[in-house]
Amino acid sequence: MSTLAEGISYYPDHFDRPAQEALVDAIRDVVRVAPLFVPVMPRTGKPMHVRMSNCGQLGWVTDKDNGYRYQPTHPQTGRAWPPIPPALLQLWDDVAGFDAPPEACLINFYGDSAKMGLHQDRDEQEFAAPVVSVSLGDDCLFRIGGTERGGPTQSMRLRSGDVIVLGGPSRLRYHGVDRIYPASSTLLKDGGRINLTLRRVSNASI
DNA sequence: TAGTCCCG
DNA sequence: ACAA
Repeated sequence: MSTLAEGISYYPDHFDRPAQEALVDAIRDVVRVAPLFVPVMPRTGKPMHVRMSNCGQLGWVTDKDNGYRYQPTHPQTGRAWPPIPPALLQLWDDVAGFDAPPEACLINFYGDSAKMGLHQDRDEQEFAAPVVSVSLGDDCLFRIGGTERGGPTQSMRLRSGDVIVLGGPSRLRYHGVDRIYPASSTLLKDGGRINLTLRRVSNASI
């Protein structure tokens, strides 16, 4: 583990290849029940570049009318999200430093040309809990800034199996994905990148 | 403002 | 910077 800044822990290659393959298998099982959908932005209705699903008691969703939110069911099927795979609950125990378990695991799939603009993860009630992020598949250029728009940013290449934790004073830092490096990994047969984001949504105490 | 466009 |  290396500390990139106060509250940012970076675990390069935390998951070895067999563990990555097992995670992909687990996510495939999730997506069979909770199919990937294209999220759209509030008000404008503009589609995001990623395709998305969730597992856990709550999932992050967005649409034109109701905006960003967490809800217990898939927006298209109405079914409950599948449970978070045990390996990811174990990861949280290993790196989060937070007693209560994660409630949401957002699954973002990036195609070759997908990007994600700088944003804050701020739709949770519990900012004391960190955000834990897992990269699988193709490399990406990840960018992280400060807690306000327009500040200086830093870029780094994230690789398959990497884990990054944003907590403490870095919990609300802006971050995004500027580009995918197509065919940089052989993990996913059809290419692309999967990002898994574990979050605590509700307040852990009382 | 989790996107897109345009400029230096 | 945008425009809801």
